[in-house]
Amino acid sequence: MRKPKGQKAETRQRIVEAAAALFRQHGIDAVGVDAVMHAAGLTHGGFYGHFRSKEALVAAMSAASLGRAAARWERISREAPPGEALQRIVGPYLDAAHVAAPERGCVLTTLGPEMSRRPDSRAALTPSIRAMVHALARCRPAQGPDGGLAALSTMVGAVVLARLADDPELSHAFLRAAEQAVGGSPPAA
Amino acid sequence: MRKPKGQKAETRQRIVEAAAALFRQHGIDAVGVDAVMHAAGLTHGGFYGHFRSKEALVAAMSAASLGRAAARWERISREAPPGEALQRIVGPYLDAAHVAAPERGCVLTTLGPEMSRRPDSRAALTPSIRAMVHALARCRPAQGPDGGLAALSTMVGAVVLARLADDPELSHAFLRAAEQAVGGSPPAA
DNA sequence: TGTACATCAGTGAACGCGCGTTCACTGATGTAC
DNA sequence: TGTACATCAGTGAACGCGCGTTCACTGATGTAC
Repeated sequence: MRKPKGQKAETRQRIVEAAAALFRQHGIDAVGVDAVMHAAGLTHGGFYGHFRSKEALVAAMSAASLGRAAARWERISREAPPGEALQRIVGPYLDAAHVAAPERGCVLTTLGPEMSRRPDSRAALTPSIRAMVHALARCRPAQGPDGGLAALSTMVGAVVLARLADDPELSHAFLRAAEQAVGGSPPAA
Repeated sequence: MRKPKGQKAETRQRIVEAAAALFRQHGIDAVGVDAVMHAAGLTHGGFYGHFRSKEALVAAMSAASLGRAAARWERISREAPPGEALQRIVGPYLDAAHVAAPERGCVLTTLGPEMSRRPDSRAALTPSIRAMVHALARCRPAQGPDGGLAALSTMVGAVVLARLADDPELSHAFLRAAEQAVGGSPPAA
């Protein structure tokens, strides 16, 4: 069953992406290697040709998932004027659609505490966290250099709480209040 | 092995408290009923005399753990003047000791995402979340009725991120920035 | 260009293990007389 | 007050199951001639 030249790298990425969705939706410990491989269209035995352990997959998907978000934020913060950039970053983040779709959501909000217990994942995430803080700070020049830290905290906390709240109205209120605090509302407000 | 009259309720509480510490430290799926009962000084078979399932234990410890914190916040916010009350709530929350001791930390920061996937726990937590928001709002009268929502979001997010950051300096910076944003620093600042 | 062989990504059975839950049992305490 | 029995909180063996990981094998593709 040997596959064409660059196929292995592509397969590996398919595994990482399947894992990213399943882990975010159900939690890391609730999803087995078997389920990840099945979602990637493979059988479980082949897993260890791509990763040394399940832990290595978790670290790889952490880095990939948050790294992509961080790169997007940095690009936006560099290319757009501060006010517009802030809106383009904060708007989709503090949105009901983000809350409703954890399987595609920010890993800080879906797996933050779980990853803080896993040294490999923590190490893999920290550079992206720094990048996101930096991007936010660039969008909020009036708030000083620490403005990015507070903004990211508020955004992550609001999405965690919005998912936790059992009442759609309370959930929505967390998002609105956070948007107001961070300053990502459209200029009309 | 029948025990004296009110002992069963006391045993149940010991199980809930053992679970609260172990779940917060290692995650819910990483801790078995066996480990919880052992930590409570019992054998695993007796568990189902106290709870219908592991899920029921998770919901019970959610309600108990956050309920206690919510009651404390409400009491402080009622008894102390706003500025002092805010400091007494926010200070210990946005503290390195809280970040370093997840086994005794706020369940929103240690198990938030995990609990948002468990309907019973979500339902058990929502009233306490409302109470905490209410208490914070009372401590920050200048911020309007939504001030509690943004403050709690910032606090939860900051602790999650402080635990995630692989660098003590970055970790500390999240706490300091959040404290400044929420307004829990001593009046000197 | 055609043939023979080496490579290696992926397969699927098997491993030891710990999980959540059940259940027949134990034995100290509470109760009836 | 003393004795006999009922209660029931807690014990520990057992259950079926799915986990993470290993490994001998397969067979299509790449390579050498």
